Amino acid sequence: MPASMADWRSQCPLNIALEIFGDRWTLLILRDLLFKRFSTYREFQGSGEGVATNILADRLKKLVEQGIITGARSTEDARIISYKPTAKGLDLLPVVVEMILWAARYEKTAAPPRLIRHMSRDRASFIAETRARFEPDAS
Amino acid sequence: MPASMADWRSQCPLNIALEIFGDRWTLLILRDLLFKRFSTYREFQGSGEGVATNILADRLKKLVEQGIITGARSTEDARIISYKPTAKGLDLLPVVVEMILWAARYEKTAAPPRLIRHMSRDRASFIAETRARFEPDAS
DNA sequence: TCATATTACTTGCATAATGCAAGTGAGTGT
DNA sequence: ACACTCACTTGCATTATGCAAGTAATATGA
Repeated sequence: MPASMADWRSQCPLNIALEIFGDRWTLLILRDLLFKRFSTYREFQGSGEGVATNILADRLKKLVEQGIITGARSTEDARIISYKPTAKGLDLLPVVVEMILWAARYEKTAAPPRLIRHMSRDRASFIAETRARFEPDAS
Repeated sequence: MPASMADWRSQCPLNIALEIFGDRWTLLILRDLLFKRFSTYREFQGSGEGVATNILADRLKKLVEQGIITGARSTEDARIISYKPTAKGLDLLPVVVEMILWAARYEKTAAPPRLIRHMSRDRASFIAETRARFEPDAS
């Protein structure tokens, strides 16, 4: 069936996807945003993975430009910028979930087995649950 | 529920996955292997995306080391090495499919709409169909 | 059989991306 | 006013990628 797939070249959706989040940091930032519910630069920074400050700033900027997250200055403390996922960002959950499940299956990871089992048995509801926690303000 | 998710650090499955295929080329090579059914260095090379020869050699080597593909010298023409996906490699199909669907939905791509519709409506059978074409020799 | 091709790479070097330490400027708390 | 926090920049070292050319092993044709 995928005979027409042979001539995709650089407009191939996979290539486009890789241009947007095919690097070492972008999806880790998104993981912190979606699962750990981080929302500030400082939180992402102290996440434990050890992102360089300039890289973090660059990736946040690009994610905002791509419409995957939004960044809004807090009304309570004007120093703080609060980042949130957009609908486009939340729709990356299936990608992230499949990546996590693959790694948990084939590599030694620190993933809690119960969580993996839940994710694996019912991807749709796991994603729906995660998504639900952002519903009120998902752009 | 993901409260235990907060302390994943570098053993986080997402981070592990990114260390394995979180670069600009690895998944493109896998796409050619899985969808275009390419199997030789020369085919990957002429794929149109324009991989540098040293990068291609490096990625093929790493994919073999990771057990995602195998490389076997052809019995008919000993110059040719034929690469094939392993079960671990075939299990990356869900990841690739979700990435393709996300990009096709949010970005301008050259993806044939009929194919995307098929992929999207029934991911499982699309994956099964693709997988079936490798069944006889999927390590 | 012996020059010519072909396949799968290496190698060397230029350029771009990433990593690290230190610094900046707006905003806050006291 | 002063120290402090937050979200970044900046400059420079290191690493990864990109490009052109070269090489070894095998095959092909006269």
